[in-house]
Amino acid sequence: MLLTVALRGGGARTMRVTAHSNTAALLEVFGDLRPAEAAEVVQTVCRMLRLEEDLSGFYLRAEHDPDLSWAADEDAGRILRSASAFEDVIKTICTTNCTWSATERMVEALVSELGPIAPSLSGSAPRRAFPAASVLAEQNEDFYSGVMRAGYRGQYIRAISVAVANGTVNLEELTREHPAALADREVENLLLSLPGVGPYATAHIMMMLGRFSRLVFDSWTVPKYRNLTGRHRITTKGIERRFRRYGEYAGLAFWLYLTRDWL
DNA sequence: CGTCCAGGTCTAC
DNA sequence: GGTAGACCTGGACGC
Repeated sequence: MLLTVALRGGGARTMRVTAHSNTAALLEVFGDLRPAEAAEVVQTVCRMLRLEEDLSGFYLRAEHDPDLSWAADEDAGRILRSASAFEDVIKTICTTNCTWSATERMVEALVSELGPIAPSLSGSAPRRAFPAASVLAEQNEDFYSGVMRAGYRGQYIRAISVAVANGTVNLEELTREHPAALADREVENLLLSLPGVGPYATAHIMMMLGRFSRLVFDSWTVPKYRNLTGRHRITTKGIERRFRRYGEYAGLAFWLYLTRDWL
């Protein structure tokens, strides 16, 4: 696949990513790249593909579950995520209370209007990465309503971008592997305190942070679970009970159970 | 053309 | 603590 990632010093690079295994990939970057930038690109792609995520605890439990042993066999579960926690938070807000096509349109507007541009091979269209928080922070209401057409989400996105840009909130330190590793409950409370981020968005963002304890319940996952199991009256409490045996990996187990037919 | 609602959240009871 | 209404947008549907 083609990936375009931003560089800290400005600009961006596009690359072709070829899977070697579930934990290794080949990167062919278009355009020049200084050593420090190369390291940055590798780090970003590692995050996106979760090449270094340790899922052994999950596989240990999945082995004994006929519904999910396939995941252990295939070393599945490295759900693709964005280049940063900030990007995952903004994108998640863009999934709330709207259709998937609206989500795509809102994110596309952010990237095509504000994203840093990457040099491309001659003949191919220029590509952009997701814009930095500081860039989103300086946009006015006209951009969010008139260009992005985010509706009431605009003020949420702007407020979070300002908080991240001025250092009030540090989303990147919320990842499971970060040295300052907080407990899931602390991360949950912090995310819930963000404007526009409720229970659904919190559970989803935590999955993106490598924290799989919470199940993502929304108007797609719950009906999908009911259809797969034939248990049309089961509630979220019942679903949580079904996956409780997975402990800190309950959310991952639920998600893989729902999306097996995607593979 | 009006109503409903989609991979919800916030505010006000 | 639990729940009804409002909320931007736009596509799907019924009339």
